Amino acid sequence: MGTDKSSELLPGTLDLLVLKTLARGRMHGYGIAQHLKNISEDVLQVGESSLYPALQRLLLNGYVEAEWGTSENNRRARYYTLTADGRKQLSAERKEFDRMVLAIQKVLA
Amino acid sequence: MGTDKSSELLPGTLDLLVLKTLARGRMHGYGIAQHLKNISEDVLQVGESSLYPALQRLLLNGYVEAEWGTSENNRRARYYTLTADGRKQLSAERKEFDRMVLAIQKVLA
DNA sequence: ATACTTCCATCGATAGACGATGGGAACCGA
DNA sequence: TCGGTTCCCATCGTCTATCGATGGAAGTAT
Repeated sequence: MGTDKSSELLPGTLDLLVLKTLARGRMHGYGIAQHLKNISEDVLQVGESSLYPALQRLLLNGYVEAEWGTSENNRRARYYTLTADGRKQLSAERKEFDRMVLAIQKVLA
Repeated sequence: MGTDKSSELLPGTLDLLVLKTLARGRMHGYGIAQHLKNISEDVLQVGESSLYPALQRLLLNGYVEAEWGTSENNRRARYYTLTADGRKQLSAERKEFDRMVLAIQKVLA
């Protein structure tokens, strides 16, 4: 029973979510996951094994930068910051997402 | 260069789109692709190499049934029909999709 | 005849999400 | 002071899905 696989994320939207979160300011990985969970009222549950690869992707593409620091709780943490390219990418991905959702909703209507 | 990869589909939504399309009535694969393209005004471009595997999945899960017939254009065509289980699945996937989109939009807001 | 459209289908590559796992440092209660 | 919990990092292996390339057959129009 329980063929329910309902993933905790819409595939293909993770980068967008992370970029948007970082647009609010510099943040560490754990914080990003918390923020997404909180603001979505527990709907968006980003596992760490999804999040860190995503951050690596974004780093590689130059959409974010990283530096080590200390968290509010006095822990060693890696802080990520959105770059100029990241901002452009965010805008593009958002536009594309809206386009897709709109199209899908036409089908579902 | 064009690093633009913008796929023609939101990953994870294809089954939903196909199920919804079939809810309108029995249809063959090619017709499903056409319908999605038309109704979405060319935004949703389902390649055949995405569509047919999807239909196989749906068949295997018992969400659709298939039978051979002849198309409006007098061609050999395989017609797909939504089953009762398919209807339930459509409802569930739709609900889940709405839930996700709503959550994402809270993040993007 | 031949070119185009309709309709089927598979294969291999690629990418992305996820469960499991591992580690280390700080804090907290008993 | 010691054990548990929270915080924060990260990787590996698996699985699933999308997609480009490819191939075929049958009808239709020129």
